[in-house]
Amino acid sequence: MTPSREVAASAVIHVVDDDDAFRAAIARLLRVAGYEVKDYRSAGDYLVDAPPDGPGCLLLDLHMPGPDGLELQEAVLRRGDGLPIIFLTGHGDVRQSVRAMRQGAADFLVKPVNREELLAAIRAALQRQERELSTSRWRRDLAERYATLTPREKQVLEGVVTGALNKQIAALLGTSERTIKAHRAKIMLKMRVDSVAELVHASAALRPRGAGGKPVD
Amino acid sequence: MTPSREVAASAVIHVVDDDDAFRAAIARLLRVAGYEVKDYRSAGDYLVDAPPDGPGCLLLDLHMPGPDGLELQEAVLRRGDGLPIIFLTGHGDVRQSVRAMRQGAADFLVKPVNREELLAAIRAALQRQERELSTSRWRRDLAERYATLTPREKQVLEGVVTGALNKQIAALLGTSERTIKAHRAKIMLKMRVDSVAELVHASAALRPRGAGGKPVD
DNA sequence: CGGCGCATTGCACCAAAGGACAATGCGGCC
DNA sequence: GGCCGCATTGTCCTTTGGTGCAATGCGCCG
Repeated sequence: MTPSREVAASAVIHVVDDDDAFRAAIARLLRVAGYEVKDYRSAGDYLVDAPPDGPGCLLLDLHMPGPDGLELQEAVLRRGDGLPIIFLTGHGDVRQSVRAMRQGAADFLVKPVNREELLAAIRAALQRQERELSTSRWRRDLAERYATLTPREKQVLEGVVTGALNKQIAALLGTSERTIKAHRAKIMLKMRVDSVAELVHASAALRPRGAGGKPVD
Repeated sequence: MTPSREVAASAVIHVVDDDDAFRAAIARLLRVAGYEVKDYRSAGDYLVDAPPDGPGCLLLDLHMPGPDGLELQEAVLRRGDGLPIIFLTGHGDVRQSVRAMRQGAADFLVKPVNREELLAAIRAALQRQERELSTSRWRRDLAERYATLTPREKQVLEGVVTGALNKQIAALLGTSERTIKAHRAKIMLKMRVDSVAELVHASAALRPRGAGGKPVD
């Protein structure tokens, strides 16, 4: 699909703030700094568009009519836009900052914000995103492929990544070894991998919390 | 080494605060809630002791003579105590809270703190630690086993988890397939796993950033 | 020097995985 | 009813992986 272009489209900063004047000022500042800027007057304005998927980040105000910044953050997380979020707000209160950070915000700044500080925060956020971008895209692809597996195939996959032998999986599912082989072949095709190792990697990446391990002992 | 005892030694809350009265009050409150408490008057008092390794968490004041809470946090991270840190401070300022959270604090509360809120934070922190504890122990074990591999075996392992065939690994290392088989057997023994799947899991857990994936396409 | 750990291999053999070709049964959908 | 996706199997054959047994060569240490 995507012809691998490394044209490094300059990062897009998505600014969501209900204060027109402030938004304009920030946009100008960021453009001067070399970023592409898209601005939105409300959470809804941002959410109606399809999730952007290039490099970039979000700059959110906390207090806004309609859904506020934190709510928008949750929505963004749910939707899975890959963008890191920087909050930029007038009356930063500790509780809110803690909540925002705990929900994965990249930073939380308080107006008035020093120009250098803002740019530094953005640079950090973009850098962080760059690290996550490729892997998150990869995960999305995997999830798509996984979704094409039939229920039975998912069961077999489960067995395979557990290290079970075909005959064991067969016994477990109450079918024959031959059947398992058939499913396995299908799985390898659908998941687009060509080794068990890759399959294990892939299915590990699919599990919710990447941290998990197997203290099975 | 460690005889697996599941005696669930009640969690220890380490309270570091320079305010004697406050410390005493908190300690009392926590003891009543069923926790074991150790209190320290300063960062130094905490750091001189060996890092505790049972279940528990840290409750830190931010403003203290000598190293302050944030500095103590850094020291604790460097030292690798496995304990989650909750900040509890009088004049919480957003910048500090953000910094604390970014450095991995479990929570950041502002005095005066609601009793329930504090206990909830502690419960959450302990729960979080519990999750991390087992996997971090598991990783440590893996690292130990990995360390026993000879350089050659590590190379072979690399190939195996990449999904390479024995013959390919052999070609890569310039030896025979038989040799690879020999190494593989040794690896499975030393790493204490009995399937390639487990091996892949294990070696993935060994890599620094657990997030990593393979956008090898 | 002799022992030890490590890397290397050969041969034979068995077990497991995978591909080829083919076929059956079931439940939905047009 | 006929087509299709999904699950199921069978047989046959090839490729890989894994083991047992045995042996060689090298560098290091006491």
